[in-house]
This record gives sequence, C-alpha cells and structure tokens, in this order.
Amino acid sequence: MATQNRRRRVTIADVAGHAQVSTTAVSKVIRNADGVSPATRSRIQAAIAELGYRPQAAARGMRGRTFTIGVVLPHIRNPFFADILDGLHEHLDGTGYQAIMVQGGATRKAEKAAVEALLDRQVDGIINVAPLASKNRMEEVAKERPFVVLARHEKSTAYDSVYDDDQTGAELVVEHLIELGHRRIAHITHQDNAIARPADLLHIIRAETYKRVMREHGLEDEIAVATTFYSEQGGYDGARELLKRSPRPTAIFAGADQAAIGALAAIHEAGLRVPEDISISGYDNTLLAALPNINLTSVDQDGFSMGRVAGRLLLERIEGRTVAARFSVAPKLVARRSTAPPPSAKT
Amino acid sequence: MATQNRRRRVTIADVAGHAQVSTTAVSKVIRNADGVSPATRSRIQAAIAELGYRPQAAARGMRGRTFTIGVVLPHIRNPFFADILDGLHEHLDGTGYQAIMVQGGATRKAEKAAVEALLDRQVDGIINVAPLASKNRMEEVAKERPFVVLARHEKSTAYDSVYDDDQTGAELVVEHLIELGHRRIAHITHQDNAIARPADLLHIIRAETYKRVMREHGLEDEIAVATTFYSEQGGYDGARELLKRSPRPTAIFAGADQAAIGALAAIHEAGLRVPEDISISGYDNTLLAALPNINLTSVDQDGFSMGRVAGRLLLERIEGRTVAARFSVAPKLVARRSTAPPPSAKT
DNA sequence: GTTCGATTGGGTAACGGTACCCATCGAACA
DNA sequence: TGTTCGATGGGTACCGTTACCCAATCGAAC
Repeated sequence: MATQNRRRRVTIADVAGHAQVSTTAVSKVIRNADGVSPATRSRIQAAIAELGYRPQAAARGMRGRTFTIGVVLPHIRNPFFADILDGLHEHLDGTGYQAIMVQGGATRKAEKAAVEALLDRQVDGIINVAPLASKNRMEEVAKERPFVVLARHEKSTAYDSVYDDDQTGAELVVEHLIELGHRRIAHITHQDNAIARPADLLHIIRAETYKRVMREHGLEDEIAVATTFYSEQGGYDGARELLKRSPRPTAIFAGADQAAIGALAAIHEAGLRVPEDISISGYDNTLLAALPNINLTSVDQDGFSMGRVAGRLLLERIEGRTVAARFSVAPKLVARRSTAPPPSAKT
Repeated sequence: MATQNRRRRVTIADVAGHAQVSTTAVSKVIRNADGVSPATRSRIQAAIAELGYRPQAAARGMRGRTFTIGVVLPHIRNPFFADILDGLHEHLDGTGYQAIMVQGGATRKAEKAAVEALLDRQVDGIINVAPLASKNRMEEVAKERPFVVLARHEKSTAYDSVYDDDQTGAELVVEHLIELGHRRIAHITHQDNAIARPADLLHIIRAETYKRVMREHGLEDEIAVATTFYSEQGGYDGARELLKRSPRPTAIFAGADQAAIGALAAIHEAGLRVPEDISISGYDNTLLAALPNINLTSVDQDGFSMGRVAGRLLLERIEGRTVAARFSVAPKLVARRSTAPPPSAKT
C-alpha cells in the first residue's frame, strides 16, 4: 500500500542484459571476485555506470555480506563519541563498508534491543561503545557476529576490545591533585542501573582507582564520592552535593568532562572561584575543555584512534580472524588552569 | 569464509514446524495481518517465544517492509540533534520501527552517499536533518522513498518538512539586542561548501534575517558578519575576527550555541567581560546555555517536538499518505545574563 | 438440502542477489 | 596427438520472507 508508482530499481539482471553477460558475471564484478576477464569487467563496469546500478544490501545479505557495520552508542550527547565515529569513518572510507548507528540507551534492556535490531538487519559486524551488557551476553552476541567492544576492560576470547587505560588515567588525575597539595579530593561518578554491574565498566574503574590512589596516599578518610551521572546535569547535582560537606573538598575529580562542566556551573553558582577556592578536573579532553574560559584539566584518551582501531579490528574479524585482539590507548593528563594548589590551610 | 560455525538462525519455517502450521500463518502473525484464528495466533506466538524467533529484516525487505527508518545527520557533535533523536525515539517506541542513523558529513557528496546507503539498505523511509542537498535532489529521493526533511524551509509537494521558524527566531534575537540599546551588532554564520546554496538553509535564513532587521532599524552600516562554522572553533575564530574591528561590536549574535560558546572563549581571552563589555547570544538553547557559569541568551526551538513530529509524519507517509505536510515550531527567546545594555557611550 | 459468503489456512512464486558447480576453450605439456 | 589445466563465463538452487491466490470448512440463508 505504501508504494505508489515508485519506479523500479535497476537490478543486476538489467546490468547483465545491457552488457550481454550473465548475472553471475555482474555479481563477480561488484564483489571484486575473480573469474572475469579485464575486458568483460570493464564492459560490465560501463553498464553499471550507465544504468546507475547500486546493489541492494538486503538481497546481498541473504547469501553473502551486506557491507554494513553496526555501531551501538549509548546516546549521542557525549562529544567524545563523535571523535570515535570520526576515527571509524576514516578507517572505513574506501573499504565499501557503511557504518550505521543505533542508540543503545541507558538501560540494559534497551541496549539489548538495539543490538538485536542490528543482528536482525544482517550487519556484517557490530561495534558496541561503552556497553552495559554482561560479559556473558556479549560473548553470546560475538558467537553470532563479529563483535568489537569499546571502553570495557574484560578479557574475552570471543570478541575484540579497544579501551582507554582508565586506571592509568584516573591515577594521573588523582596524583596530579595530590602533588598540588590537595587532600580533600572528591569524585563524581556515574550511576548505571545494572543489577550486577560488571566491574569493568569504565566509570567503575575510574571510581575504584580514585579510591585506591587515595588509600595509597593515606587519604582513605577523605574519600568522598557523589554518584550521579556523566552529564552536565549530573555534574551539577554531584558538585552541589559535595560542596555541602564540611569541610568542603578542595578538589573535585569528575569522571567525565561533561560532568565537570556541570560541576563548574555549581561551583560558580556557589560563589566559589576555580581554581583559587576549588580545583576541578574532568576526563575525556573534549573540545570544550580546551576553551580559554573553561580551561579544564582533563585526560586525553584519543577517541579518534580508538575508533580507527575498532574499525580495523572489526574488518579483520569479518575477513576471518578468530583469535581475539585487544588494543589500549594510553591516556595523557592535560593540566590546565582549573587545577592549582589548594587554598592555604583553611577550612 | 567469514562465518565460522555460527549457529543457524531460527527462521519462520522453524516456527511453522514447531507450531504445526504453514509459514504463511506465521508470517501473518508477525505482520499482525488477519486471516488467522485467535487460537492459532496464540499457538504461533507461543512457538515464537519458545524458539526466540526474530524476523530477519533483510528478507522482509525483499518483499515488504524492513520496519527500519533511516536518519541522516550531518554529524553528532551538536547536542541539539540529540534532542531531535530523543523525540523521534519517543514516537517510534512501540511501533515496531527501528531508527538507524548515518553520518551525512559536511559535503553534498558525502550526504548523497549517506542517503544512497540508506536507500540501498531498504529502509522504509528517511528523515534528513539539516540537509545540504538541493530541493531537486530531495524530490528525487522522495520519489523513491517516503522522505521527511528537518530544518529546511522550502515548500515541496514531494516530501514533508519540519522546521523551526528561523526568521522569527533571528528576529527575536536581533530585536532583543536593539531594544537593549545595541547598534553595533555583529553576526557569526556558518560556511557551507555548496556551490549553488539553497536559500532555505537555516544558517542562511538566520544571517539574512539578521541583515534585514538591521536594515529595518536603520543599522545597515553596522552590519558585520563573520563567516566561519557553527562549532566551538568556528565561534572562537569568528569572534576573534569581529573583535579586531574598530569600533568593535557591542553585541554578537552567534547563529548557534556551539559557536556562541567558542565566542565566549575568544571574548574571555581578549580580557573582555560578558555582558558588561559585550553581549552575546546563541541559538538552539542547548543544555550548556542554561548552566549558571555560561548563562547564555539563546533561542529555544524544541528539538524534541521536531523529532516527534518528524517520526509521525514519516510513518504516515509509509502508511500511504501522499499529500505533503509541513510543521513548524515557534521559537522562543530565552534571555539570560549574557545580554545586557551596551557599555554607555564609549568607543 | 443446496447455495453462498465469510473465515481460516496453505501453496507457491516471487524479491535481488550470491555460492557452488559445471562447460567451454585455448595453451601447455607429455 | 591426446591430455591436462587454468582462465573465463554461465546455470541454477538457494537465502527468509511476503503477496497473491486458491482450497477447505462451516454456519446462515434460501
């Protein structure tokens, strides 16, 4: 009912007729398979160009590949994901593969539905960015389709992993603050709704590392964590909560730049100055962090490379690699003006 | 070669066998078509649940629908797009349709490839957000598949449009600044690379309206436009360019919040205060604008509604509507502390 | 008791590609 | 000269689902 008189698409048979060859020959040409002479090949290519033929992915998918790779993102609000996608697109460019994205949402259930939507659409492989799913679940998916996981730390033989070394990153931040002389360092972390949370979710690693480094420096009594969200609003709420403490922290390590931005707003609203009254650090080194009026100390984790590598690993798996690969990028502390020594000996 | 021993998917035939019916009957159930008794229907549904059957979109696409709608976004860096997607997802939820997104990029060529990628993947319809394509081109696409365009103003009988009334929005900003007493009001606009730029691109409308309102108030001599990009970097560069002028503007209207954020950075770097020395306004009313330390006057354009309506219009078209629909949301000025009267009588 | 229409269910040919296998042919080799 | 072999090209059976049409059944109406 939907289709009125939309004109019929050009098919492989039309091309074959036009070039006076079989559909098999045309198929070989578009797949870049061999078994066609250069002369025939170029005749077919001419016909393809002339008729404006483009293969239909759905039909290809029923026997072979769709040349489509699926990307699951929790949402698109985090600019860090944009870096990842840019890297991915760079790698895919010229390979004939097309990336399609779906929103995974904030719950495991929604994420599962998103992954299934991709499986049902016959993608050749899936890249899952910062998934909430359990390792078991991911291994199930990996059994069905090549699978690459970003920003999770588990070791699995079933899928590939690309991640930032969040332990090192969090260490860098906390040690930076300690070196500056801070003792009352607080942390803003992310709340996920998973019942049995995999310990390898990045926000958990950042939070645990924060606690560990505090303990290692004899600061276990100063540990203070606000559990909100990695978002502007979450950072705002988290910082307000932390600022109510007495004595209040002299530094806040927000687990993500977006939360740090929100924290800056709360601090500003409270009439405090950054960094004179309180230091603040983010994580991700997004574009915003570098702006002179924000000037946020952060951790750079090269999302571009992560996206590029994820693309490479996935294509390798699609081509047949079965042994698991892992790739981690080294985080770098980018100290800016939002962190400084604490106000000298005050409450 | 790619597929090792991935286990075979459950197909409609498996379900039919398990429920002792024909594949036709199963097909009817999953399509919610009639021609099956309630008893048979529930027996089939039980079999589907037991076997964990999910229809394969590729196969469905060869005869009927894929229950997939494609969304083309220029990129995912603009948080305003996230609002649109949230609205879209809200409308799609429970309809059985799945949205997939592809990146349209910054050039017409890339955007065309993205749209074709969706057509080749047999989506049931396409939503194109802020396209660069010509009206002609879009009408071609609309001939092939239901098509809804966001954030473009042309009237077409071939596709539906959902847009913010950018004329009104830009008027609101410029008149707000004029009422405050500003005369030297500058504008930061977006550079696209199109040769023959459709006049209905939103950034062109905002820029043209700015000029018109300036003229209407006898301020044609004060018109000053920096053509960079709707991005943090673009706003930064644009503001630096504008600040070099002598006398410098007392207000800057950035065509998008992201650019306004960058402009704030440049102003801060120049040692100027907002709004005492210079007023600044954005457009889009993103989350950042509302943060107390940014506090940016902006224009709210309800992306959530736009996404919701776009989804509704597209599904209506898929269901068979052929007469074009248009929907515009009314922008609202949100005055915050980044705009104030100009510094009194100075150079 | 026959006819009729509505309801339920199934058979089957597509849809547009690809995988697999076979036929042909000329050249190289024994 | 006959055989083998690689290169080229084609025939055809699928892949999983739906559209279309037909068959069987059954109750109601005549």
